[in-house]
Formats: sequence, C-alpha cells, structure tokens
Amino acid sequence: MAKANQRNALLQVYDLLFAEYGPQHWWPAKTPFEVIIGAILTQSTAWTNVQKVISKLIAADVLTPPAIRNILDKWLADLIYSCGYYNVKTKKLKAFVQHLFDNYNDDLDTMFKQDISDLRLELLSIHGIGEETSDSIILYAANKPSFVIDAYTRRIFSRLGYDEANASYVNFQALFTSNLPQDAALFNEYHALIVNHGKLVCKKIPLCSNCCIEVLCKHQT
DNA sequence: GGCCAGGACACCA
DNA sequence: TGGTGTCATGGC
Repeated sequence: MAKANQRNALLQVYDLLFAEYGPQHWWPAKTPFEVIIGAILTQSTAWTNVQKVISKLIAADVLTPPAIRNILDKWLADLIYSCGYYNVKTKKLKAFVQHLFDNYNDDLDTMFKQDISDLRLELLSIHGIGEETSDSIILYAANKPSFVIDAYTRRIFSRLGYDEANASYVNFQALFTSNLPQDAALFNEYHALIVNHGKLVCKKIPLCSNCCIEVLCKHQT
C-alpha cells in the first residue's frame, strides 16, 4: 500500500473507532507511578483483576516507590495475588522501584526528562519490562508519543489485512509511528480505542457499528 | 471444566 | 534468531 494511502487508512480506522466509542480518557490511573504499577500488573492479565489489586495497594498505603521497595516480598505477593503470576510480578515491581531509587532517588520526573529512545532503552533494561510495557509507560506515564502494540492491535490490524501485524514488535510499531503525527494525545487515544474495541469484540458484545471494522476489511482486501 | 486476559523471561536448538 | 515452556488468578 502506498505511503499516503497507508496514512489515510490508519487515520480512517482511528476516526471510525473514535466516532463509535468517543474519548477513552486513558490511562485509568491517578498518578504516573500508578500507571507503571498497573502496566506491570496487567501483563497477560485482565484489567478487572488489576483494578482490584490497585485498590488493595491504595488501601494498604503502599502505592508509592519507597513503600513498594520496603515491603516484604511475601506481603507484596499477597497483595497482588488476584493478578496472577504474583511471585513473578513481585520481582518485577521490586526491580522497577529499586532502579528508580538507585538512579533517580525515586523521582520519576527526572527519569522522564530523557528523549524517548533513551528512556525506552533504559526501561527495557529493567527486569520485567518488555516492549509493550515500556511503551505503555512512555505514553501513559511520561506522556510522550510511543505507540503501544498489544495483542488487540495485532488482532485487529491483522483482520484489516496488514501484513505488518505479523512482523516483529518494532516493525509493526513503525507502521504507526512512520505514518501518524508524533502526537502523544493521538497515540494515547488510538491505543485506548483499539483496546476498548478489542475487549467488546472479544466478549462478543454486539456492536451496531462493529461493522465499521468489517467495512474497512472489505475496503482493504 | 476449558479458555482467555492490555507479557516477559529463561532456556534450547 | 525464533520457538517453547513457565508463571497463575479470575471471569465467562
């Protein structure tokens, strides 16, 4: 597909999703640190489970870097139990807050002052933070334009006939970053809309214009 | 009871 | 470099 057509098609998908669902107001968190904790906890886990755990962490007054750093592994594992993979995720949460303390004295703002590529590399070097989680943190916690590729994105754009959906994470991400304006608000809304649509389709909830995607499929193929 | 959910890592060929 | 097993609860 020609570059201009690709750009127009991506914007058309965005417009249809936005017209259908409206603004999503993502990420559902009150602070950048809460975004990061949620991004780690939601790995391969339904968001409803994460919400319960976030509430528990707030109730226990441990949703801060020093509190997560100092709490015993066993207690943290108990608190995040409902998310699944609680032993693995305990290590991941601990690894992040330790990194934040060692390098920035718990100051996220300083960490986020880097440009996107440096920040992404640094996040990827932390245990438990892969490509999707790092992009989620950059976009939703640091408010910088880094497009998030997740299972929903691949599924939907694969259905739309994009071969890039089967490519590596970075190559698929380039489809969006090379065709869309580098706008954090746009990337934020686009990914949120994709996830919202994906969830509804996944739950087989009938959508009056679920057909918007079906129509696009016919146009693309 | 089976399947899947807003992944990442360790290990192996 | 790519494929596979593992981590695990909760909702439908």
